[in-house]
Order: sequence, then structure tokens, then C-alpha cells
Amino acid sequence: MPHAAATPQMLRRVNAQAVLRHLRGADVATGTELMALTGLTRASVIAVCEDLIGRGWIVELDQPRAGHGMPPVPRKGRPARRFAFNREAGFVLGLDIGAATTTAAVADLRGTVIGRSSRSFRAADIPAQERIGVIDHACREALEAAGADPGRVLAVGAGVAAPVDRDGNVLVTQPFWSLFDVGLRSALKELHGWTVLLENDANLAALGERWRGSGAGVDDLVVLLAGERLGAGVMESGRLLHGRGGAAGEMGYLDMVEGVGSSDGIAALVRQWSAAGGGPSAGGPASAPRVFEDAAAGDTAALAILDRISERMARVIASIASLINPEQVVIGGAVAESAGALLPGITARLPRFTATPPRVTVSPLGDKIVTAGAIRHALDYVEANALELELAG
Amino acid sequence: MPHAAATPQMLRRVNAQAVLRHLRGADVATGTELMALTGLTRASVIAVCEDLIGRGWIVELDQPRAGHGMPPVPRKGRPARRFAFNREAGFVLGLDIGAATTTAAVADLRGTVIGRSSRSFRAADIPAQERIGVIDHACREALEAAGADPGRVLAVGAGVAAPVDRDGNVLVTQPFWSLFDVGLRSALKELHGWTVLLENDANLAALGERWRGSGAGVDDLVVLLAGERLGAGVMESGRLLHGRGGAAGEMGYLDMVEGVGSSDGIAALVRQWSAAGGGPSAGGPASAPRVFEDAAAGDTAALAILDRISERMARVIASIASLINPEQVVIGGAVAESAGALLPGITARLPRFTATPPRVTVSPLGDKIVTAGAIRHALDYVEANALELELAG
DNA sequence: GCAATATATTTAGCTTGTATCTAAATTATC
DNA sequence: GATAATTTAGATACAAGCTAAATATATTGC
Repeated sequence: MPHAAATPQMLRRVNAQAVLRHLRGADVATGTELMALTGLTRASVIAVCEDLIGRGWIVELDQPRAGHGMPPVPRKGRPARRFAFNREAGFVLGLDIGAATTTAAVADLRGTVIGRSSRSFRAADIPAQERIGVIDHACREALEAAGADPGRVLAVGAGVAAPVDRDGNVLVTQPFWSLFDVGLRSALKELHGWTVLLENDANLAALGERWRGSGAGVDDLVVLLAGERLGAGVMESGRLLHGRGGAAGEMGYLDMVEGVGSSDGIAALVRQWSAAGGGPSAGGPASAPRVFEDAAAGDTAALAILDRISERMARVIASIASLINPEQVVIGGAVAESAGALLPGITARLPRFTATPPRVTVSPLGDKIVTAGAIRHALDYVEANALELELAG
Repeated sequence: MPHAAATPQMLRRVNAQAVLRHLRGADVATGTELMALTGLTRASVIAVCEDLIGRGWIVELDQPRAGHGMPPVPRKGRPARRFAFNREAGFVLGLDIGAATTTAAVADLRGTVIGRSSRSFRAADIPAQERIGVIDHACREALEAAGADPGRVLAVGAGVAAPVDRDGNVLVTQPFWSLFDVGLRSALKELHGWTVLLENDANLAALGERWRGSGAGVDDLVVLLAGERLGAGVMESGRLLHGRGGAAGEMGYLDMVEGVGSSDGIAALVRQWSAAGGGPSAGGPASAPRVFEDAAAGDTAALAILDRISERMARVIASIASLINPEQVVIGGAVAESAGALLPGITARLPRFTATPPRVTVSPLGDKIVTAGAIRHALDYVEANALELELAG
């Protein structure tokens, strides 16, 4: 129960982590810089760096030659040794596993995506084994596109449209969710030796959005993944919320009032309501993008639908604001590009419903929001466990 | 930003914390036990213990005399040195600061309450200075009752009925909340040198309930403080949720449907609704306990009111379940004793509203729920900072 | 070429830990 | 009642990691 005893070796680990953390963020650093940063003496800093070089996590750069590229500030004194994070020490995979399609993205250890691939499932009712095969295929293609050796993948983040608890287990209390309970973790472990970190897709969206989206750096952030289905990823104080069974943010029956199945996202609602009211210009149910277009062109019926959706989103966001009090709520997912049209309507309504209205924005990440978060999730794991991981090659 | 450099001294701190943590839970421990527990060698364990004795946190017990008290298992070998946590190394204060009354409780470092006192404010609109005076008075009385020296108070936990952010600042965006923004922290620091940890009262209720209430040991726990006002304390993965401004769980306008001010707690609703429907037996509005009594006796009007309240609570709890997915929800506050009558009605309704219904219970802590949590909060601080605190006496 | 400067390397010493050996105190046994 | 067995205490030697101070090295500027 009590953390293992602290040994002198632990000091090195802590200090190595601190140095590594800084080097991940910085382009390059000298011993002197690292001394200032960590408070360690030069001797220790150098020892730590040699250690990290030996493990493959950082590299020592050559002395910059004058007149070569950009000669930096001409500096006096003995030239400093220059250390840099080795972003190619390994790779991570980010997976967006949907009901119909899986997308895989490969990134280096700074998170730069260097390969991507999507594959669709033949049908919804295929056996788990086939599902895994398709996912694996997408991974291999993405790795090939990136020119990355599968043996050098350090972690795989994977997002699924189902609740996932803190230990990465999929909660299967709804038939739909069983689509995602296919034993992916053990399968990829066996096939490639990869460590798979399963997470709910909305949770990953939140990670992605806080990393390189419109919620960059916001510690109390909620992301609504609001395409076909509606799910929330909740971050409080910089940590993801899971709840007992991973169903935090699932919002199954949240809106007990309107009589609409509240797991429906914006796209689904647009379709339903436009079908009910008769299509805006044509006769049948219109697609979400079409309704947004029509509304932009001034179509009254389309505007009415968007207004109704704004009301609904405002209520959902207000519920979240009352219970969680986030600083910001981001709307993401398939409809994110068009959802900007909803913002004024939502923002205007919030003060009616909550005393602590959050800032509401739209995600700039488009359909990459989940893979971005999956990559971030994998990187978090790699960074936390760097000194325990063996680097190949 | 990066944690300070790790020095050899840090090792000792970590190991001392581990030993201290165990000793706090155990009655008494020998060196050998501590070795097994921490994984340290005897030499280190002894060194740590001597250290802790020197700082006053633990004491070494005399050898137990045979035939004295309870002679424990007669053990072979050289008698072990026996170490025990010094629960009287200092004291903590737990304050429940309400709109009308303040209660102070004094506890030793194991959390056993050894003194208590309540004082009421003369009126609602008294100046901040007078408010502080009354609070201070309650503290002094409680300390005197406990025979505790004010100079040996190591921390003060204080709960107020307003949002409090992570740094202990009261959010004042509603007039009512300004009652609690009286500069208590600096005042008590100046008067006694105490460190005051301000928190929202519902949050403290959650801490208390998880500590020694019906939610003991539950990591994903929500406590509804549902007397006159309604507020939630939310714990996820063992941590309190605050949100951006500390308003998490505030639930201001949560129920956008019923047209009832949703910051009203159970007692307030009973009064309102019994007034509206005509008192159950008498003519005027009935008090909450009265209505619960009447319902127990089979009064139809009273039963109808309780049923309506159950419906409302079920909706509130379901909203929480959808967003947070706690394992358990505890109803606490002034009405907790009677609220047991509501449980069947609430539990039965939950599956209609949420796919992940939590266990619902009633708090056994009564009106001590906030002071219990305040004590726990203060103890958490003391335990986390033990090795930085100077013990007096 | 030499001073000034910034960095690198070496050496000694401190803290904390482990490992191992010996001493002490108690119970069990003959 | 002496002796063996058992358990814990204490002491000594050594390793890992850090600091601090002295010394060595490489570059710029005059």
C-alpha cells in the first residue's frame, strides 16, 4: 500500500524526469540552462544527461559551426554541450475507433503526426476478430506511410464510443457498446507487443482539445462530442473524470424533458427535426450540413431548427456548468465546423440557466479531434513511464 | 515549474511520511513491522523513527509489563521497540460557518472530537468584524472545553455555504455569498497564527461522509447537502471537484423545468409545497419534521409531498449520475434523519432517468457532517505537511 | 599570444540508503 | 538453573546520488 521505499536511485529517476520534461518542451538546452531549471549542480546535470543519452531519450548535438545555417549569438567562453530531446526515440499510435470506421495516426514523441490511415468495417455485425483485423490493418498502413517500424511503437492510445473506466475496461451495459469490447488490448499486445490505452472518445477529444485545440491549457474544460451521438469529455483541474464505471459525461438520459433521446448529437437532431418539419428546401429529411447552409442563406425553417438546437445545447451546457463549473466548453465532432453558427444562440441563453456560464467555443480540430487526443494520451503514458520503457533500435 | 531538484534529504522525507502514515493508522508498530511495510532495512527504519520522535510526531512506548493490563501474545526473542503515533502532537479545528450559526469542533490528530461549541450571529446584517468575533469566540470556547492550547492548533478547516475555489477564495457573485467573504483567513492568522483552510460546506460534507459516514472509502462519491439549501459535494477518484470558480456542485439553476428555485433543499421544498397545498393536518405551512411525521402516520397530503420531493431528488441525482457517474450518492444535512423515508421513492425512479444509477443512502452524521468534514480537511493538510510543520510544546 | 569568460571535469565530503555481522534480551528445553 | 533457539538491536562497511570547491579546457576579444 505505501509507495515502495525511497532509495537513492529514486533521486536519479526524479531528476532525470525533470530534465527530460524540460527537454521535451525546449528545442535544445545546455548544461547551464538545465542547472538553472532544476536547481541541480552541473555535475548532477551532466550525469543525468549522460544517463538519458545512454537510454536513448536525448541526444547531444554537434557544436554549431559558425557561418553554417544560422550562426547564433556569438558567445564567449568554452562552448556549452548542447542536449536535445530525441523525438525519434520511438513512436506512438492514436486510434479513433468508431462504429463504422477506424482511423489510425502515427506520431513522433513530440506529437507530430507523420502517418495516417482509415479503414471501414464491412458491416456492423462482423465478429470481433474481423474488427480487430481491420483495426490492425489501419495501424500497419499508418505506420508504413510514416516509415515507422512497428517494433518501435511505445504506446497506443485508442478511443471508442463507449464508457471506459480508469483501468481501460469497456463498460458493456448497452448493446451498442459491445461493438467496442473486442479484446483489442490483448490482441495488439500479442500481435505487436504494444501497450494499448483504451479511453472513451469524448475523453480523448478533451485531451486533444486541451493540447492543441481551442481549450489549450485550460484546466477545467469540457468537450462535447456532438456529431451523431452526444458525449462529454470532462477535465477538472487538468484531470479526466471517469466516475465509477467510466460513464462520466455519458449523458444518457440527461435531458429528461424534451422527449428526445438525449444521446443524439447535433447531426442526428438536425436530421430528425428537419424530417419532422418537412425538409427546408427539398421535401425529405435534410443532412446536417445542408440545414446549416440553408440557415446561412436565411431559410426560416432551417433557422428555426438551429434555434431549437441552440436551446437544447444551452440546457445541456448549463447542466454541466451547474455541476462541474468548467471554465470553457468546446463543441467538437463532425459538425464542429458549422456549429459556429450556434454559438451566439447558445451563449445568449446560458445566463438564463446558470449562474456560472462557461466560455463556449467550437473545436478547430475537425475530425482529427479524437486521434489527436489518442496521441496525447499515449504520449502522457510514455512520458510518465519513460524511464521504465526500453527503447528499441 | 519543474518540481525542485531531488536531494538526498528528500528520501528521508518520503520514507518518514510512509512510516508516519502507517503509524497514524496503526495502534502501535515495531521496527520489524515497519520494515515489512516500507521495504526499508532496520537501520533506516530506526533512523526514521528517531527522527520522527525528535520532531514530536511519534513516541516510543515502554516495554509492556507482563501481567499488566493485557499481556499480549507472549513472544520469544528480544523485545521489540514499540512506536506509536502521537495523537496529541497538536490539534485541529473544524468549523461549520452557517448564515445564522457557527459551530467549532476541536479534534486530536486522529480526528477524535474532544471539544465543541456553537454560537449564533446577532443578526444577518452584522458587519464582517462582528461575524469574525463570533466565530473566534466559538473557537475559543471549543478549545477551552477540550483543554487545548490555542497555540497548538495546526490547522483549521472551515466550511461556508458559498462556492470556494481551490485556493480557498470565496466566490462572491451572489449577495448571499458575501456573508462568507469576511476575511476569516487573515483574521485568524493574525489573532492566533492559525492556517485556515476554507471550503464549501457541501464539499466538506463529502469529505466527512467518506471518512466516517455511509460513504466510507468510496472514491466516487457525491453528497447532497439538502436542508434549507441544496448543494452537492462531488468526489471523483477520491478528489474533491471544484471547477473553475469553486462552483462545482452549486446546482444553482439545475432544474430548469419545475419552476422551483432549485437551490432550495428538502426542508425548504416541504415548507413551500405544504403551504401551497394547505398544511397536512393543521392549516398553515408545516415544518419538515412535521410533514415527515404525518407521512409516516399515513397522511395522504404529506405522502403526496414526499412523493413529489422524491421525484425531484431522483431527477437531480440522475443528472449527477449522467454527468459524474458516482458509485454512491449520500443525502445529508438537517433533514438526513427523516430522509430515509424518501429513499424507496428515489431509488425506484432512478432507472427511468439514468443508465448508471448510483447507490443512494442517507447520512448518519446528522448536523455534524460539515464539522466532521472540516476536521478531515484540516487533518489532510496536517498529514500532507507534517514534516514542514513545527510542533509547539 | 594573452586575458577574460563560460563551461567541463575532477576530487573530497555529506546524506541516505543497503548488506552483513555481532550483541542483547527473552522464551523454550533439558 | 544452565543452555539453546529466537528475535530484535546496534555497529560497521560500502554504494548511490548529490553538493561544493578546485582545476582544466575551449572560445572570444584585444
